Amino acid sequence: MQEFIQAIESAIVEATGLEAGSFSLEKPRKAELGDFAFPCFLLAKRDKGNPAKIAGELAGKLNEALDGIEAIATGPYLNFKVDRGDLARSILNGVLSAGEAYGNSEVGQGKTVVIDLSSPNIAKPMSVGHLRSTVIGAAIQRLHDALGYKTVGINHIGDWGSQFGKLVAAVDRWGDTVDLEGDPIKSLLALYVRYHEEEENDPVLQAAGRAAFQELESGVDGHVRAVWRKLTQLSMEEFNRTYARLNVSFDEVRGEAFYEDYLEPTIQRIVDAGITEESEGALIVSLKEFGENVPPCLLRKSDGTTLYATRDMAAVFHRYELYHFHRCLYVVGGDQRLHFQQLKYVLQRMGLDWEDRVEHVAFGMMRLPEGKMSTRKGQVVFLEDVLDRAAEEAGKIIAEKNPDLEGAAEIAEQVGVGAVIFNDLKRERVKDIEFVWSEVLSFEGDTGPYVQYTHARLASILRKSEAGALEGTPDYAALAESAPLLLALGQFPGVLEKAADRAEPSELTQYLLGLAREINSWIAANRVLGQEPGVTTARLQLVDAARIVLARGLSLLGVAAPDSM
RNA sequence: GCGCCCGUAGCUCAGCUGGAUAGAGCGUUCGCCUCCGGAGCGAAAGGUCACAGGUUCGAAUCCUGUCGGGCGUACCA
Repeated sequence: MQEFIQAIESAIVEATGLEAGSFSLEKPRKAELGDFAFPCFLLAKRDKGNPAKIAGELAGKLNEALDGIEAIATGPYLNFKVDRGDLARSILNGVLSAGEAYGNSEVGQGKTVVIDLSSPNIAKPMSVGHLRSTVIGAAIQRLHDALGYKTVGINHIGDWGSQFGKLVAAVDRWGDTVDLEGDPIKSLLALYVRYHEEEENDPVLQAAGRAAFQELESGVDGHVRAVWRKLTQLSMEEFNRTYARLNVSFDEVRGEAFYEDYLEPTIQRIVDAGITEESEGALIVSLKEFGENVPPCLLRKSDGTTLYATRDMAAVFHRYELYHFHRCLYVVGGDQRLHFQQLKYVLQRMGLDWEDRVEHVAFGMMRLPEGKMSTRKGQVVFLEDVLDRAAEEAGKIIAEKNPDLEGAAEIAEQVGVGAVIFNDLKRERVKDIEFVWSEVLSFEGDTGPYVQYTHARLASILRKSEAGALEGTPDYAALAESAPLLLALGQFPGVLEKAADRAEPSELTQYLLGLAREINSWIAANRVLGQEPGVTTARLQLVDAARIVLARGLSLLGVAAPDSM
């Protein structure tokens, strides 16, 4: 498809003297108008003329220059229509020869992208809120992989901080009242909740919590550390089960504890940069120069321990030194905007020119109809339950519509989990999501299962076709009416680039929904099997190409594409 | 108070580096399984693009202000 765009653009450059790259072609309002559009307003401004008249004159010139592409003036627009046979040949050959690699490119060659994703907290169950970071981050990583970047997905586990002192204190006090080994996460959650209920009126408990964290940070490998290690191990075992279901893996799983040995050197480095100061007993970096009300970045509390910001500073230095990243993406909720802004401000004050490669990929909150989720208040929906219920619903539908399906249980899991993932990636990531069961469990309309179903239908047609039908001589003219679908397939590579650049997986989900809609209409109107051999071959090629793009798109999102369901 | 994010159909959302009559899904109503999968297809109804100014030949899109919602605002993460 790129070849047509280039041909048109260079013909326009030739005919008008506009600079290449100073304009770009648009998609016509309606498919009947043409395949590509060039609005003539810019030219009208430059030449102080009437845009409609200019379009008319230009059409004449371009029709002489272009071969196999017709230029049609429609009012102030100049629309281009590629010869139907050429369009089908070019796009289908492009997709079919690349196969599963269609859409991949080399634009990221030699560049490294570090992605910080998921980052659950030890000792707390994963809620549907953690789903967002995991699923968005993993999709962004796969998109960059497809574009040739070297990617490093890091799961920055929340395994450090004062709450672990509290947790150790709670385990010490009440550990034998819960079943830590049998059901670790729920037990730890219960202890965590109990600690917060009782600490307010119990200074001894408060002191025990603080002391435990101080011991943890001091590096002493004693009782506190042993308990902490146990909690971490038990939690990770549970998390890994969920990651397996979501089909997500990480290149590095590094808790904040990993940066323990880097904390002092990091603080020293920032002190050496001459930008720190003492304030109210704490070590801070003032950020007043970025705004009167920008709060300072705290590196060390008055009691000597470090903070979240200290550990993130250590992590970003470590990552830069290790990878010299081209981008470092933090897939973290929008409620932490200020934190990442401060981190970037500190880097800026240090005069580090790679500061702008650090990006906070913020996403909206997941909330319940009754309000904000809160683990402590028990106002949460656990991810495991959502996945279970979705798979169960999918299983029921399969039992009803396709009772003889082989491997039904596995496919129910793929459809159920796929629905959950797709639903999360469907809208722009900055938007808050209200968690509504009926929406998550919906498998019709703009949903993952709709796209999966479309894929399965195409796979079914291919299965039923005669051997060799795909390799016959295609009659591409028979696809004259299929231009919108062909053009949609041609857009796929561009969609991947845009989605990766913007770190916005919804670019891809929205594209796939549109493509699936286009395909379903097309199937209803064009019978594939049992036509003239040339016609069947051409349509079968289109079916195969569409199937490839849907499968590839879904896999980039982390959603399975079963051949039947 | 201050800062940031969001505001498009009854609901959930596309469209936002300005361009042709603002598009989907859900829900509602009406059609379509002697024909490759009805988790589908076709059609109808539904909009002062929060409001008010401004920039422009042209604004849902850019700028300013107002309102509404969310998040954050130094020793939690």
